[in-house]
Amino acid sequence: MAMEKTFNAAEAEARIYEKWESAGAFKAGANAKEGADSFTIMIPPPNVTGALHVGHAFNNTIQDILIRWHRMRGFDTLWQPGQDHAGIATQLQVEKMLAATGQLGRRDLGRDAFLEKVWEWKGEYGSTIINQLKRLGSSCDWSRNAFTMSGAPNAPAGNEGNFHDAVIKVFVEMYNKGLIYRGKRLVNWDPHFETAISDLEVENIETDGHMWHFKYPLAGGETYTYVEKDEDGNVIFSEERDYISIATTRPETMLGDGAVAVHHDDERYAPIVGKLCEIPVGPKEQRRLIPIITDEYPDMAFGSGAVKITGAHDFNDHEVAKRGNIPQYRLMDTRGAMRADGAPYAEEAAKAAEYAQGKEFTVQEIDAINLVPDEYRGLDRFEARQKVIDAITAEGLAVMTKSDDPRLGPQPKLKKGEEAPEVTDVPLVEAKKIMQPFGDRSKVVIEPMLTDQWFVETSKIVGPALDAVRNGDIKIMPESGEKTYYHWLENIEPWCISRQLWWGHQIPVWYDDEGNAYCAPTEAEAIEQSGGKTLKRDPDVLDTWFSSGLWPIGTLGWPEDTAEMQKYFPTDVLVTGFDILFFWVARMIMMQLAVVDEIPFHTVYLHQLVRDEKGKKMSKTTGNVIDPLVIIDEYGADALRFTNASMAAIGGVLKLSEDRIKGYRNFSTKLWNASRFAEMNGAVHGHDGIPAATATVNKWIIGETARVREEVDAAIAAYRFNDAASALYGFVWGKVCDWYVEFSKPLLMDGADDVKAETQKVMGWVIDQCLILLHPIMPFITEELWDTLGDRSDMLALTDWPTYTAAELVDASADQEMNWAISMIEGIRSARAQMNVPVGLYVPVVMQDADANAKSALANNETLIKRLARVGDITEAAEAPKGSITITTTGATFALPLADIIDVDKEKARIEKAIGKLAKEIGGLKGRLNNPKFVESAPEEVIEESKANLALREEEDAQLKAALARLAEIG
RNA sequence: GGGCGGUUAGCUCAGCGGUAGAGCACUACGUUGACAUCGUAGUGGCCACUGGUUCGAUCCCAGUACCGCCCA
Repeated sequence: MAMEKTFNAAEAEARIYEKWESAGAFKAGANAKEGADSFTIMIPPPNVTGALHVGHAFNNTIQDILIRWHRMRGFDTLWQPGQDHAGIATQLQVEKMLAATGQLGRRDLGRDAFLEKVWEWKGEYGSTIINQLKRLGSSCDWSRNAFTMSGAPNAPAGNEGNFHDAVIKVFVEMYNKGLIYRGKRLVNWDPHFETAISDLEVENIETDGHMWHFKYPLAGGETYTYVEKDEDGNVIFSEERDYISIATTRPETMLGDGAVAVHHDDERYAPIVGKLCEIPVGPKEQRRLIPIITDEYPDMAFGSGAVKITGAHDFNDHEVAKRGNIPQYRLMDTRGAMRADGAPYAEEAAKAAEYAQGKEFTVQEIDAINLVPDEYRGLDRFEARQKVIDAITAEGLAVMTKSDDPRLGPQPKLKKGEEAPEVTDVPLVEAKKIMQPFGDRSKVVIEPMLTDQWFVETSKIVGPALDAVRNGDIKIMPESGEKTYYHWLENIEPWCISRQLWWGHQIPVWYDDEGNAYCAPTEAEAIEQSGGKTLKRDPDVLDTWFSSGLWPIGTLGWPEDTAEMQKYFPTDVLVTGFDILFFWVARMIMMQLAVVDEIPFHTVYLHQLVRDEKGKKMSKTTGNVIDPLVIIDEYGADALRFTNASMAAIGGVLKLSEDRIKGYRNFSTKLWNASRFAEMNGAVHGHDGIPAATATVNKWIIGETARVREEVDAAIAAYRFNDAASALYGFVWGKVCDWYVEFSKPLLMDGADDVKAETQKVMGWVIDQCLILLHPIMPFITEELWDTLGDRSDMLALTDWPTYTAAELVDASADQEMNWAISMIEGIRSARAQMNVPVGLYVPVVMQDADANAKSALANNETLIKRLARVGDITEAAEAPKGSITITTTGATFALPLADIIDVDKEKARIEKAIGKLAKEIGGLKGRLNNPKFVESAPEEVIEESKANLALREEEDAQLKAALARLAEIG
């Protein structure tokens, strides 16, 4: 049956994938040679809620290229797939589903029932992304698919596994070694999800904000002289004040102020350091007094130079408060509303006053105090802010300015004829860009909050992770990634690993009534530790990244000493996005070293975010999202994969354009049609091994094939996937299709039987090599052609990768001869086109001044040249006929006698242009060779190359000048 | 403000000491025995700028300008 004109990807892909899977082609160890080294890649586990986006498509293409390449080369290959339970994202998804389907919400269901819903959801939708990865052609060993919550208590059937045990075991061990501790710390609190989140999950976004200026009156009506001086020490402003001026972007936090701080060197406030001032908010009779202290933190040039210190709600203030032993009052509840617990304000304020006057306190005692005045209790934090501002302003304690003060922001534009409003006194509220923290998932403003959390003491485990990269055990690509890695790890903060969620690994710590903690793998063991007390488990779960930090060992069966651990660990390469270098890569390195004392992989290949063709981030709001599945539907997975490979320059920006994808779909079609041509001409696989060749074209293409094989291997080995792709593109299209197929036509159609048979064999082999070498990048179309073109013992996915070399297969004289023939054909075509010689006209050719090489090259390839350059009889003469077009080659000049057709002036212009170009090159080469310093210091081969180059140019120059002289005779 | 990176053909990008490449786009021609998802030919570049190192710099070094990304 004749082949179709194009590859029907939509029809074939699912069928081919099914064939691979049912043959077990992707199982660990498939096609492994006896005693082969292992090659392992752990997939960066996509979120169980995930759907395939272009980033996954890119990332998995790279992994699949590496995996298929190694598998074909006979390594014992494992691509370990799996998914991450993604605490917040999944909990959110399921809550949304509950709301949308009118079911009871999370809180109404309770923890156990809710988790049952999550598992149900996972069972129903959790394999979406797996099926999508299959559509991309990913050759993972799906029989080993892992999940970071496998084996958790109450996990339904089908979710057995070791991961939960591994996570719990690591927690307990680290706890016992003192690497994990609990404490009240300031963390990023997400008021929407009501959980702590990590620094890395906070996006700082510049937003339009305001800075309010308020007066904090000095206690007891004290006054001082406030003086401002210029650089030379001259007094430029002086006034008597009974207050200190404070600027803040968050007035609602004033309620929790513990002090006012000024810089040690700030002379303006020196007279009042150590005195008390009053927070200008709350009931008049219980105004709190706080001390004015000094610290290094306040910036004298910023605002008034004095800052309020709210240790429980700001990271900088927190540090100042710790240094100065300033109480840190928590003002908000878990939802970001003003606290409504505790005693009436008057009582709470009285307690705070005692501490302010020096009474000893503990963090817990301070935290128990609710300093929110009764009228603000229960309000949302932003509502409370407005009320605080209004109250202070009404009391006359806002710093005032004139209404035309530029700090207030742009004035409203006046309409024509409208008069400027009268200048009045208004409160100083600066319009200011402020960096505001947002939760990357919830999109709400993150609240720094003092809460009890669990931490990993990262400073104790970071050392080996730094060393592993510094000493080269782990290589991060591109190299700039290593710099970033050092920078982060050298300044690492404790890692907050507790989350106030339900979906996740619950922390294996139980408390007795006195609050003593017992850490153990099971409740029974914890009870035993406590001596039989009744215990209550810590409700928090572990940060998802804590469990995914154990991905390399967890997926291989650890803590059991499995055969897979023995064989595939440490793994080889991690391919992942730059954005999770800290989230995941660094933590995996730290954790693996801390737990099993081995590096998890030797190479980290980092890539950028995939953007749209203009370099913009893809986002639903911008509407520039490219859905890889839509692309696969339209152009086939191979086209998308080839595009991904060709974008994959190390460290490169990834801009995905549909035009490019289309271009590589066209490339697939080109390959398809070259194969179709081969099939039509009986040039299909029929033997093993490299065919023997006698014809020059055949010898030549075999050598070219060896060259590209070496290029592709070198490129993939160096993770230069773009180079591998472009080498293959250039070879298949530029060498095989453009030249070899064309050259082969006269041999296959009109050649003698032996030449025809030889060419069929060689072409069959060459096409097979194209399929093999392209397979890691374009698995579907190559597998389909492999099946169509021959009766094979194995699928292409399990075919051995070739090892022939250019040194063995390149025939120097065939190479030279074909290059000569190609340049002659190109020369004739170019001259013909420029001189408007009709395309269909077969022109006779006269050869002059031919040397032996040129003569034999012509004689050996005359048929091909005649056909491709569309020339008739080739004769030899001492002189070119008058009025002909001149073509130069190395070792011969050719004339196309076309006196009646050609325009002499046009031919002159063409030749003069060529001479001009040559003159420039000759000038440059001569200049260099005449420079004694060049001859002295340049390497021998460069000098030789320049000389040879010069000789060639001068030969051509002479040929062209002779042609010009002949034209002058008639012109 | 700190860190990292970029600036090469109209566009998207390779190249990174020996005088510039690809794909796309563009122009002209084309029903040549696989392919119009194609063929043939062609146009197009002071390789951001200024200095330095070198026989020689798009490539190495220093600075300038502009543009990204990450962290404050």
